[in-house]
Amino acid sequence: MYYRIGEIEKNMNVSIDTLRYYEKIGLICPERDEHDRRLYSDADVAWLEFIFRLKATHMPLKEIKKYAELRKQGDETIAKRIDLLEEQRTRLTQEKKTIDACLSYLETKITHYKTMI
Amino acid sequence: MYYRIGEIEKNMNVSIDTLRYYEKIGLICPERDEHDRRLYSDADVAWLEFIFRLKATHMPLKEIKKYAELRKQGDETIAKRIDLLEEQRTRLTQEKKTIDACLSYLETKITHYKTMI
DNA sequence: ATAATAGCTGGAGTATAGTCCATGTCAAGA
DNA sequence: TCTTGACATGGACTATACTCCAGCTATTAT
Repeated sequence: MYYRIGEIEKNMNVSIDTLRYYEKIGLICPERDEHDRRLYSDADVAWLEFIFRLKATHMPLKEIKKYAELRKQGDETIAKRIDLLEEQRTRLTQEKKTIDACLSYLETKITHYKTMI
Repeated sequence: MYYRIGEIEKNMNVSIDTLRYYEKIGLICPERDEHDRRLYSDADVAWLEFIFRLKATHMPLKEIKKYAELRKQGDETIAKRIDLLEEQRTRLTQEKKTIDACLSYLETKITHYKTMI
């Protein structure tokens, strides 16, 4: 199945401008129909979902792009992609620790403030 | 104790430019000595530590500034500050869930790629 | 006395990630 | 046929968070 940019916008909650921007920086390259309109495949949709997941965890587009470049080069880059994914896993594990540290700091502060009122 | 901007830079691993920028946007207002040089108090240092903790969890400076404004207004704003801190606690709890979702997505992808090589 | 060091200000410049706009094409319905 | 809607492009603009620079003052070391 193929989807036009307006459908992607509606179904994936992302603006047309953002989709075109991602294409401009080389994150995604949808096909085109005979009138040059973008056609996003199911694979493109899956890739977009992945991008949004990475973005939701604050991965910069530059990093995501590294992964995109490897995808474009085909199956010989699978090992490198695993490396990137494992790095990201490490970062996220670290990020959880940072959040936990902040949470316990917040607890302390909230408790302290509550004694003041 | 008071610290000059260069000491803060070294000890808190933050650039002088960033410290001046934070002052410009009203996040922190250190005292000045007779030559107009910034003097950061222990309270300022504690506040900077708090800022960095919030920043480490991706809170935008605008949000941090809301809290800064309440601090400036004194003890009548404690209840409001508790509200902000509790909101942030909620966000961070949510963020951990997002990270966990991304982590399990990464696991799946890594496992899948490993079957391919 | 001079030079290096540390600080000041105002303002310009940068990177990231979009967002908006003018203008134009194409297809389908009234 | 004409208008509406969906899409296209190129380029300007925006917000966030710094970062850098020119030009100045004050303190400290030699």
